[in-house]
Amino acid sequence: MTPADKPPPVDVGRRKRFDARRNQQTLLDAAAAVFVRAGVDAPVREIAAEAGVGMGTIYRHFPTRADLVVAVFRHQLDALADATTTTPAADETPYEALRSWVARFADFLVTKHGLAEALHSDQAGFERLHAEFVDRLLPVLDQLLKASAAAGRTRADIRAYDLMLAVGNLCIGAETFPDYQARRMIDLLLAGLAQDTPPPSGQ
Amino acid sequence: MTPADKPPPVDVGRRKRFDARRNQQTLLDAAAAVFVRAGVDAPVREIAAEAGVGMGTIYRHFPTRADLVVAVFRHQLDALADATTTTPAADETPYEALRSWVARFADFLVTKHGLAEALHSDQAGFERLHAEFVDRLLPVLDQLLKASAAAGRTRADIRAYDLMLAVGNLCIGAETFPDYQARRMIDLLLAGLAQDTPPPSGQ
DNA sequence: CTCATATACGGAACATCGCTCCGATTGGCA
DNA sequence: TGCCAATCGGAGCGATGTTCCGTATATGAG
Repeated sequence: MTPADKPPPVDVGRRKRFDARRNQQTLLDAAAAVFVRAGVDAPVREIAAEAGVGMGTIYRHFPTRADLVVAVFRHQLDALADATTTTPAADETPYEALRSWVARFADFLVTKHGLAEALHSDQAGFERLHAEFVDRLLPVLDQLLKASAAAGRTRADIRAYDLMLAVGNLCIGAETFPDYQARRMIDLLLAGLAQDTPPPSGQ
Repeated sequence: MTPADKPPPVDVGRRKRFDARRNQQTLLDAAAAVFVRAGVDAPVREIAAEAGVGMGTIYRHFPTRADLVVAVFRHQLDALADATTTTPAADETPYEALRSWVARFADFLVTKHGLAEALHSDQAGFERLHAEFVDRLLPVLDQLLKASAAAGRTRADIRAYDLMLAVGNLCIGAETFPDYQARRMIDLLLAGLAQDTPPPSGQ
């Protein structure tokens, strides 16, 4: 093995002690379980207890609470980010694609207790969570939005960033206040986004 | 004085010691000042320090943080609640009245640092804040909404409660994330609320 | 197999919250 | 003036996120 064979360009975590990698996975599983039953605001101590490790172990693997949250939901984030690639535009119009993606995004946020709230919290450390979501999902939504606008189906003067935060915001309180129908309000927002004008060039 | 002369039906606070009433006002002023410069999440201790009183004094007058917040903003809440009475429908259509009230509501939330966030927080004690807002403002919004729907200008299948929480939610992050244009998204929501159908009987 | 050491672990400790409690203080009345 | 209940002040409690450091252990060399 020449030294150039494996010059760690990014230390992905392969070069760690065995128990370290095992504990990292244990922590992810424990955190996922606790998040489901106690929300993403669950105390760090509770996650540590669930995983059967000490506080120090958590903070070595995930420097801040937000990092742990991001790590737990990363694969679901990936799924949302791959959406366009997976279903570019088979049998649905760009507008329908936009709608269904937003619906999946909303489902994701509503399902995870307190995720939507945390996303917009100004609590120290949670900007990371916000940034992660924006980085991963904004390009996808932007593409969907532009496609729909290009088809003349939706307004072209709405920025993906605003829409993404708005949808995220509308999900807040969906479970705290059972009477609040977040999805209905998201539909209302999307209705406002739609244009009466049929495709300008197509007709 | 017959015992029936002043049987405190509701002790409005007139029957208190002088220093007590003075401190209550001092606290309201101090809290208002601190809220402006540090947001509604400012530590209670900081408000106590600003007012130059001890912790006990705060909690005697306002049993919980949320009560203090409510008290500070009560007169602004009153102004929003009186809106319809003040301006029933002079020179504007019911839809315009609805739009301008929502705009004032949004301005109120955006201006106060963190108020929108606090409104939807599931933190213990903040349900009071939520309840106060709903109790005071829901009737007003409901009336505006029904009037606009009756004029055929807006959809009739949207509940005032949902709309109120939605508008409140859309205000979240307006100052935490400077790029986010909350008012634009509120306009989008209201656009979705509007109906294409012109006033069926009026025109 | 033994041992040395870098690595990872555990949990006590710290700072910061909201909120409670109780002894000290003081306003208001006879 | 003097009493007493109402009020005040701030130490204290429990919870939380995060840091620190002494201890335990995985792992590669001999």
